[in-house]
Amino acid sequence: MTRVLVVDDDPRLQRTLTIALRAHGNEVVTAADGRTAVQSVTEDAPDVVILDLGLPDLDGTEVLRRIRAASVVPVIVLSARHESDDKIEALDLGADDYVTKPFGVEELLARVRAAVRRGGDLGRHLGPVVTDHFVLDFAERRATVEGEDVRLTPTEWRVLEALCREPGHLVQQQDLLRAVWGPSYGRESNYLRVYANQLRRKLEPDPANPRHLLTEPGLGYRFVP
Amino acid sequence: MTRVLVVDDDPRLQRTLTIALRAHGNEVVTAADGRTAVQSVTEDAPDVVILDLGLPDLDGTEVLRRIRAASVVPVIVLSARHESDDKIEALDLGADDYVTKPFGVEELLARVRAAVRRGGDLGRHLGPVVTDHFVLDFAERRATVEGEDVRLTPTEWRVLEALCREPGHLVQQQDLLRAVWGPSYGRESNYLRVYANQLRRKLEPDPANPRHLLTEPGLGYRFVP
DNA sequence: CGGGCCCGTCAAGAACGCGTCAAGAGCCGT
DNA sequence: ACGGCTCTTGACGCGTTCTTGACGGGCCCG
Repeated sequence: MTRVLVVDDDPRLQRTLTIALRAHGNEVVTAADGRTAVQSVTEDAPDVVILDLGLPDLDGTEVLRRIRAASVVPVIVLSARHESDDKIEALDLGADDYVTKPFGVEELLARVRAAVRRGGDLGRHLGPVVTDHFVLDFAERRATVEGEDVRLTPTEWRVLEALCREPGHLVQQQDLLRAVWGPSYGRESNYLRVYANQLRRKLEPDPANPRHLLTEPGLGYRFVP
Repeated sequence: MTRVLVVDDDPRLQRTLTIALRAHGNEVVTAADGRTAVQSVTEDAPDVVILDLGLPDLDGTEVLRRIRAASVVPVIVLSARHESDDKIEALDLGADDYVTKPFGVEELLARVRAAVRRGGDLGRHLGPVVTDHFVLDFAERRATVEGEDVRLTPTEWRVLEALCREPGHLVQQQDLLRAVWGPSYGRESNYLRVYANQLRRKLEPDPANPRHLLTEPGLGYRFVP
């Protein structure tokens, strides 16, 4: 089941697209303005985004820029204009495809399929992460420490997932915050400290001397298997 | 061999579809009115239903509703009208696809294939599920707890079935809702909570401390034998 | 030695999700 | 038409999780 985010301020078009997409076995979430759209990208993790330029609150290219700042999800841009200027600009900003209105629904569906196929596995779950001390199975949401099942909260899972996507690499505080709490959380609050603490208590053999969930002072955190 | 139920009161169209479907290696059963159709869904367990709205005995949407009450089988709706109102209503009621007359037979065949593919093995019956405390026989619709027969309602069976298809695995709320209530139920309501509760009362040795039907907060449910 | 800065730790209130109950509607067979 | 059974829906309490503020300690720098 592929999840499609439809961003359009025209309720009729939104509805039409939603129905057509659902009829072809997709899951659909919608947004009517740019800010909601960006938020949905991070929170709902769609497999593909259909983005109408010309939203009420933000310039279309700005929305695209923000989506790209938050995710690499494929974006198909809709636009009323025929001029290729927009098209070029949109594609430069990272749109994956471009459809001008009016368009046939079938055409759009075909492009959605194509985009999803190309988009590959970024929305997909991580494989299990194994260390000498614990095992994390993201698909099943199962954590095992020394053979014992350990219960992790949803937010703890999201933090871990963001870290484990780049095993051994530094993840900056800002990126981590955005990945877990959404794009508007650029500024540090206690979040990371609290959850790093929590996770170390649950997973590390000696929480005071972490061996897997490491702090890079002033920068961010790093997960090493 | 996929089994297709064709519901149409026009004998000519019925005949045309039957021939076309058989020619492509399908098994075909037919119904000419709504009541027969609903009965056939439960008795013949088709892999997909082609349903013409505008039947003599029942309103089209009513037929669809009843089919949905009995099964999650994919339904492709046929309609003479072009107005999208009907279309929207049908899809909201859980139709999986919608074809307006006139249509090409090839197109319909393609949609049948697509629906079956999406539907996957949902129509197939599960083998019996046995735990130390109860036995579930899905084929016979018979549940036994400590040797005593227990009555489960149709919806309870469907919830159990969706869970038992992936024993030991997490089934997300959204997937569960869709599997039981149809494709248009993406959003959480009380459904799952109510039925999880009901099932635990009927099946679990200690409903307050479930051992088989487990909650994964914020995510979904998991059945462990 | 003193002062920031940043991180880890803790605790309390708010917000959320789940289990539970019960009332009402719809469908069925009698 | 009536009564029973399901399904649907809202309300409520409770436990868990999230959020937020406060405090202390280590480290670097002046």
